[in-house]
Amino acid sequence: MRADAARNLAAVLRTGARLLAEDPSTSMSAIANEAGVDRTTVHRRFATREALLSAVFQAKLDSAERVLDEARLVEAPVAVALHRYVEGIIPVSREWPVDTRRMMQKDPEADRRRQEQSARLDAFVQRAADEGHLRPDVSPAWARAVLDQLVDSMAHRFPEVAPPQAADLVVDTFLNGLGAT
Amino acid sequence: MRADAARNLAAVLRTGARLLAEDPSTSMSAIANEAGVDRTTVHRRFATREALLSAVFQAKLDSAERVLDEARLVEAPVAVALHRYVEGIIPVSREWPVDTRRMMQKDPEADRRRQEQSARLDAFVQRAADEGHLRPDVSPAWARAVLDQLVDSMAHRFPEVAPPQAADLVVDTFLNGLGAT
DNA sequence: CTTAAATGCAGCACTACTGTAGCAGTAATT
DNA sequence: AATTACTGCTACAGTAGTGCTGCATTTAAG
Repeated sequence: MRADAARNLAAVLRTGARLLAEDPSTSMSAIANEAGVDRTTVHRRFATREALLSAVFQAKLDSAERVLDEARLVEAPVAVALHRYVEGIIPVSREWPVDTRRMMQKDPEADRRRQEQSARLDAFVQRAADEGHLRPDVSPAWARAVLDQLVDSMAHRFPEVAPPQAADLVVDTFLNGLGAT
Repeated sequence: MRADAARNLAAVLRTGARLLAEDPSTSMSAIANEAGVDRTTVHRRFATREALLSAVFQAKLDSAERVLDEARLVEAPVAVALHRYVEGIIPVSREWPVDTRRMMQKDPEADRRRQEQSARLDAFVQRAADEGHLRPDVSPAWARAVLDQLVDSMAHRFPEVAPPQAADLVVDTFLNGLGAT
């Protein structure tokens, strides 16, 4: 692939993720326009709108998968893995703000990958519980949901907080809550 | 208004909220169809699609406002008000699952009301902090965001948990986190 | 410099949604 | 039972997005 083509491709994907996050019904014209290319150029690389969406999803899933791998959720100490995961996933969520859970419904392959990654996190939370890092009286499912939402909140409602500090705050809130001792 | 008309109106609003929550670009045809009325019937009461959306928003805002009033966020003890608010707002969020923050962008009046309600909650969180119920080292803005997300998670990812228990879990998680002591 | 890849532009057919209108039939209210 | 509000149905025009094509032009890469 030619260098300019690669640039345009990346621009379309990133712009697409951004606009689709704001409005999932954003038209391909709008994405093309915002990305600085012609509508037909987008159509040349992505035959259908669905194909473009799939590509955006795959890009996000690729980034997320790298984070999951590097966090070493299975081997590393729970506290370490948790922090590494959060610190890594926040920039991914910011770069690809598109809501995967909702939009991947009609893309079976992407949804399957998403579920696989989700299962890895479930397993990690289960391990954290088994090793006594979580309160025994709350379900891992709830812990998992809370972790997801804390990450999302921090990623998108506090975009100015740098990943390391963001991870500190998320992990601290996750484990200790916000009430005064 | 005739009784059957009122029934249909309510059905359209609730169905609209539900379908629009799943897919914000749901067509009026789809909403009408799912609500069991003809498309033109919806058009008779709501001239434009925007008008229908506004009506859904207003319905949700009305319910939420009632909860805010009854929680007595200003006068009641913080712990009491917090629990009452959460227990009340969860059913509202379940009945009107439409995402207000995102979809009200283009409805100035609804967005204004939403911001007013948001400000009331901000003030409450600020009071909780002032009265020493929250850790002094975290910003009220973060506490507010976390509270919102905990409520949303519980409302939609755990729809089978009854409001009282749901509120217990949300408040407990909010104040104490999920880490083992 | 030459070549081939990639793009912008104009155009066209197709589809889906919106918004409106008229009319006959149904159902709630008195 | 009579009235009137309300609904379903059909039809139509207007708009916007999609997907595709051909051609001239630009631009990266050898």
